[in-house]
Amino acid sequence: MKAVARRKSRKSGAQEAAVGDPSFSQAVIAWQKQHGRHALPWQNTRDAYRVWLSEIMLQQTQVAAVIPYYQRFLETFPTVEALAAAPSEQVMAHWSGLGYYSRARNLHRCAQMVVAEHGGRFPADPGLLEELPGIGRSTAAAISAFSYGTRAAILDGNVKRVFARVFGIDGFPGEKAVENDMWQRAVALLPESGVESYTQGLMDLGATLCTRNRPACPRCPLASRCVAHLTGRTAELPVRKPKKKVPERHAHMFVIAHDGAILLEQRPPSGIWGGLLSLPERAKESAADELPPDIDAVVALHGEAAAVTRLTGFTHVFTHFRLHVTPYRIDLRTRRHGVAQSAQVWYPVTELAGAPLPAPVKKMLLALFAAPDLLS
DNA sequence: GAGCCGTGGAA
DNA sequence: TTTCCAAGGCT
Repeated sequence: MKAVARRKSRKSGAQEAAVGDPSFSQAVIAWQKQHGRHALPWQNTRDAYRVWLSEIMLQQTQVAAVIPYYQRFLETFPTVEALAAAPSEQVMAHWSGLGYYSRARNLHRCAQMVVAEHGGRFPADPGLLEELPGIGRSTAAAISAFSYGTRAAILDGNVKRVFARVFGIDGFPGEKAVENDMWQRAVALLPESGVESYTQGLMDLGATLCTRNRPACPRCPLASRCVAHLTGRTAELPVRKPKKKVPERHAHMFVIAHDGAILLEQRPPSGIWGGLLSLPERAKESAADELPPDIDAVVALHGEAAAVTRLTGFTHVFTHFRLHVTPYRIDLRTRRHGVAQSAQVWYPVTELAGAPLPAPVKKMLLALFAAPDLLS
């Protein structure tokens, strides 16, 4: 079911055909035969069970971490029938420590489906493989190519990195449009023969030369045609995952002024601006709320307001959120004494420059009180 | 499309 | 110490 829907959308999504280039695959194949990896535990076999097992284990997992797990699995479950017949607790126990445990559950289910529905033999058709649990488009292609020599394209993290650099692809590979573009290239660049060496070569290039940092371009067979290498952009490509949007917070701040002094509050010892003095503030829900809801109560506590002025707002950027501040200036006609709480202090505006204030608050206040005659 | 899933290595 | 992310797939 899943594979049917996915194949359908795949076709309709392909607009421009990527350009094939036989010299690309030939360069990869020639390099793989001489400099690629040939002795990994799951290589030098066309046993689809072993290929499948390795491909599932290698999803989002590095080779070095997989090797001991792969060998233990094969010893305990030498065939797909043995794995299918094993109790799930035993399968999970053998997976324990590898992470992404849904892979293990899908692995077990997949083995049982291969036995029950395919006579214990993994299908050669990538489309059929993709219908099995835990096998997506790329993994299906890898299993089919390595086990049966099928001309199918993979697109894993290695290939994405190589493509992004060689073709100078500027978008984030996790983005749908960029990924579609890469899939088209992957298909178009497939060699007429020798997919096993080609597929392994792409992975080996990405894993051993075209690494995330400090790629070994001088040893790369694609360097002469690599956009990133030729333009000095290997450090920028592939485009990194965009940072998560930081939350937006909004607050009112009150500049309550009387007789050359303003009311400041000591902030809690921990948290943002911990221990500093700052303006009395109230959180608000959104930028749209322009009227401070409890302004009357704030003012009434300290005196009688003569004038209320909305000041120019500012935004301060923290590491984990952005604070949009809407400040109000409230000039008091009369000031009620003795009501300031222990954490509050009336501060002479002439001493603000030396006050322990947050930088954006100090900046605003100094600008505000640069002309003393504005004070009431 | 976004969030989620696990662990270990590297900078 | 944090941050990133590695042979992806599923919901």
